Amino acid sequence: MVVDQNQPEITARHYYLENFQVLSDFVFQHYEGLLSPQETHFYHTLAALPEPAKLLCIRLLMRRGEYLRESRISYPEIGSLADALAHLTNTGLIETAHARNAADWLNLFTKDELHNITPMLNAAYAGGSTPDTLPEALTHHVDLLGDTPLDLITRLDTVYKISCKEHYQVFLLLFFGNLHQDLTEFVLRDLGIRGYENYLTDTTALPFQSRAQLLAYQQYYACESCFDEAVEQGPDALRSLFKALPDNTHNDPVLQRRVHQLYNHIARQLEREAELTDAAIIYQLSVYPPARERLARVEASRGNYRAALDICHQITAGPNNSEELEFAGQFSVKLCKKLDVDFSPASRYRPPELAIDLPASQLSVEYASALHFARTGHCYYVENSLLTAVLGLTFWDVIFAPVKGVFFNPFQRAPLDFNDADFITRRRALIDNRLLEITQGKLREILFKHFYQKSRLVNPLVQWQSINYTLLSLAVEKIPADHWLVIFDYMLRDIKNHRSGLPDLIYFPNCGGYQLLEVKGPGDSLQKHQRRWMKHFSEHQIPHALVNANYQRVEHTAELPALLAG
DNA sequence: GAACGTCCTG
DNA sequence: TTCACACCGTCAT
DNA sequence: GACGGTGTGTCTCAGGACGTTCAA
Ligand SMILES: [Mn+2]
Ligand SMILES: [Mn+2]
Repeated sequence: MVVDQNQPEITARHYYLENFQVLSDFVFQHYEGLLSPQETHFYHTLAALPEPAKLLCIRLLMRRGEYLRESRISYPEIGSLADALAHLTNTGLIETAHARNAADWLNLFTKDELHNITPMLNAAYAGGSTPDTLPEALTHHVDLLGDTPLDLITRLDTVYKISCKEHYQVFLLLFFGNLHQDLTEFVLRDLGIRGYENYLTDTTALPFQSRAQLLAYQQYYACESCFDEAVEQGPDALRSLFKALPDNTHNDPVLQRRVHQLYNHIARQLEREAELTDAAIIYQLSVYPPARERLARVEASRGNYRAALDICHQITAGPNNSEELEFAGQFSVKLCKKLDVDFSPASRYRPPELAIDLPASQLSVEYASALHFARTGHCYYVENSLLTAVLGLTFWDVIFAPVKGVFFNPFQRAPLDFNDADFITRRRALIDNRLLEITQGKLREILFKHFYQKSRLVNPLVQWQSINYTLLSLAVEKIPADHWLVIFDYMLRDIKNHRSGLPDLIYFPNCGGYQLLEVKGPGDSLQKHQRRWMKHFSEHQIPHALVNANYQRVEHTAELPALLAG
């Protein structure tokens, strides 16, 4: 008997029903107190449906739009579609779409269909008719036979509104803690496509504590989806978007980060619109970087050098990250010049440099440089992927340690507090223990234990496709333990900000040792965080250099005809 | 009619 | 659709 | 060289069915 290994594993017949029930039962069991009467009713109504109707409802909920055409619904496992649809409409879980919302569902019809129905509808639809005038155009204009455009469309197909979708969204938000994951997570897991670490989930400390908090999340997501539109519409739209954001984040660090991040985006856009007063007001409300940096710049550009300098002093006294700290130092110098105050500028680190000449090719300058160094050893273009992966593998069990309240569903790529400043402090003992083990020479053992045991599982620091045994093995062989400690220490200080800016290449010369090389072609120079990494390297004798590559990239637009002609 | 994007599926 | 990085133009020095 | 805006490469689970757009 031949078994096709590529054939996805057959899941249960009604896999999506089982998945939905796991999700909705969890939410109902743990969050019943947070649900509105309508949401509770949705749960019970759906549960009480006969199986075919239940299956259909979940199918419809899994689809993208809030509106659907009946002709686009076809599920062999559901016997009578008409019966199932009747159940759903009778219970109010779905309803036929109304002309007044035509702007939301008219695009379910193809251009051809709309064009064929009536030229006047076509004119109304394509010719810039607003959502307000569209329903009127649909129902008031009449053709020679007395039919309105709506009549003609209705004859073409029935459109349903999945009215229980808003309640389903609440269930998704409560279960996943966000709105970008859904039931496909279950499927991908069961098909073996995406694997999550089997961490311990803690249902006694769930992220949502009150309905107000839940509503604030929804409010945030509604605003976030409006941002692009507000940018196009201008300052007034941005201001009302700001006002529409929740002002209470209910002691939820995740929600606060998201809201304040959006504050920053709104204020930044107001800066571009030269609305500096409002930008400053909003920046002042934000705790999240780079709010203080932007605020200092805004104050300075308005001539308030004193205020700007005060902000810089505040940053220096309590920086949120290395970027802020460096900014405050450099900007203080500029401000002090304006204010005629003495201030000693900090000299910036200059890494050792070496220059190489490369033959022109189609490769990127990084790959071309890697080839150059590969002549005298092994060289990999790794950027951030190698060192972050080694950190993620080495500290795998620390990252997924069962800290209270950080794991609440089986589909998390990281603990809830992974990007928080206190991620380290809450795991201090585990981290110190692991660092001690590294000093005892156990790095290779721990690294490869996790490399094999956790292969392909999701880890916020590990991109599996960019690492392999050979590379990891070379790295742990050539980079001494005390260097790893220095690298890990710096990354762990601020994982979110210190997981990038690492040099392009890692070079293992035939003569032994290793070197981290940042390649710069003509017209490029070190970014700030790249320089900070190199400064850290130099303070701890980690071999590094800036490679100035004299290189001309050849476009590979030489098409076949051109080649034949030439 | 190819190329591309979106949606749906397990 | 995300992120990190390179690249490019502009401005002040 | 500082700064801001923009482009690029790399990820997405993979594959099929559509609809839309655009170049020949
Ligand atoms: Mn790079
Ligand atoms: Mn580089």
